[in-house]
Amino acid sequence: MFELSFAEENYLKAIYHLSADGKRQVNTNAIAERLETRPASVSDMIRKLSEKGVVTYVKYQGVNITEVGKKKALWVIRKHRLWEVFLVNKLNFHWDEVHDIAEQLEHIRSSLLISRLDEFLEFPKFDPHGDPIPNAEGIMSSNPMTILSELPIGKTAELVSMKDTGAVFLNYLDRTGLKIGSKINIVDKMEFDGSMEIMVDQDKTMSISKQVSDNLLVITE
Amino acid sequence: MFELSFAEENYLKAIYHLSADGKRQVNTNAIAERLETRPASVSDMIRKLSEKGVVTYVKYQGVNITEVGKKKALWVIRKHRLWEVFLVNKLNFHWDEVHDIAEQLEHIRSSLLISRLDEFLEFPKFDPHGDPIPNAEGIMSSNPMTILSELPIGKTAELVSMKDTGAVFLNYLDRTGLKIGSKINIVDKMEFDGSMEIMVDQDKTMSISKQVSDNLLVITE
DNA sequence: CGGAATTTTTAGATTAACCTAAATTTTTAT
DNA sequence: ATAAAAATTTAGGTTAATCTAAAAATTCCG
Repeated sequence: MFELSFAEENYLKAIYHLSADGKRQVNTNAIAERLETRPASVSDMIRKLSEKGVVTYVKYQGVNITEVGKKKALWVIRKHRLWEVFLVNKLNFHWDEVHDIAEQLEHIRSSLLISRLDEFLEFPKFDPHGDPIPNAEGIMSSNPMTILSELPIGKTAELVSMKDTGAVFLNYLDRTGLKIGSKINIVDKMEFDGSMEIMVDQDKTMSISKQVSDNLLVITE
Repeated sequence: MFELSFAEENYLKAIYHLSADGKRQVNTNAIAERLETRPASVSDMIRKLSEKGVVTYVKYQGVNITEVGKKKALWVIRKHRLWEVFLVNKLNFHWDEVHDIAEQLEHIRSSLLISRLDEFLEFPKFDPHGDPIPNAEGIMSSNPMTILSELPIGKTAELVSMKDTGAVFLNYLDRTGLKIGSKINIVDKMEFDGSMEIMVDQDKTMSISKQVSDNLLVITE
């Protein structure tokens, strides 16, 4: 397997994201804008990427990412998102502080490193922004997120994001120990006020109000 | 503060290591050999580094690293060694597998990341090879390492390296939970066979034979 | 439809980091 | 001390990734 330079990886990632929005053709200007480069630079790079077989390209008609290209892009995205989980869950960064550091870490080359990191983080499926993490084969969960308060008693779910991202709410969560990746088991629900009794990470139970469970986004397995 | 490119950081690190062996002048060929580049490339880069003030340089007479250069080099070395500790202590890499990955990680730019990592690793003073980790000011422990078996009852020491690095011994250590960075308190020593009772990380006590304590290199605080 | 506007590509430069080959300086050894 | 050997620098070139300016293709719309 050939290797891409940092710059090539960044272009490919941009093209992947721009084409993930349903659209097939990705245009030069869009790539240039996203990467803060000039369209002329994009033209050059696209030619190079198409020679490497990671995109197909007809002059003046935009780019399409190939299957090989998609796989490469997803591998970089996997690394990026796993490092974000590391930064937030282990180094106590806030989810909105981690992007720039992860942009650097995503280019580190070592698949063993990534599989060890994945294991260390306990195989998270979503990053701290709630975006799904591709697995080693490039497949990512397309499970829809649901609101915790809507689930019935007995369901097990994984916390993947918060609706309210204000400091007050996040601070509350900090104190409860609830965080992205926590496994939540719904032990009981109180009819009269909508509060629920949950078990977190098969470890400790707690009671949370409806106001809280309305703001927790989860996926069920 | 100006920033150095990855290549510049690598040159500076090489020059630092080559001049750390007591010698003042570092010669071009030595740098080229260490970095696996050609002497001509080294000449180019040295000119650039001296323009930036991180080395001083008289044509045909070798390089000297400046105080600013030393500080920059030590910062890269600090990052390298902290990442090595992370890889070994947290991701279960073996100490002889981590160099290449740390060579990449050492260039990640974020001092906040490094201070958080340092804290997460509980402020290690030595890397998995037993080399001292510079602190944020570029100062590193020059405490001599001693052999655990030579210390008296009551001493507290930090495990920094092993003399025997064979698989059998390392495997034994794995099972005891002893690892680089462990804090060892000498509770008792048995005269008749030289074995000792130790408390590890103020947590669990165990008995180790003289053969074992002869192979553990520690520093006392 | 056909010109104007927009998008994209090409042409030609620049910078960083390397290289080889040749020139120059220093060191070594007889 | 001086010629040969070794070390170092210079000269000139390459590649990757960028840029600006200009040319070419496509799209939009009156």
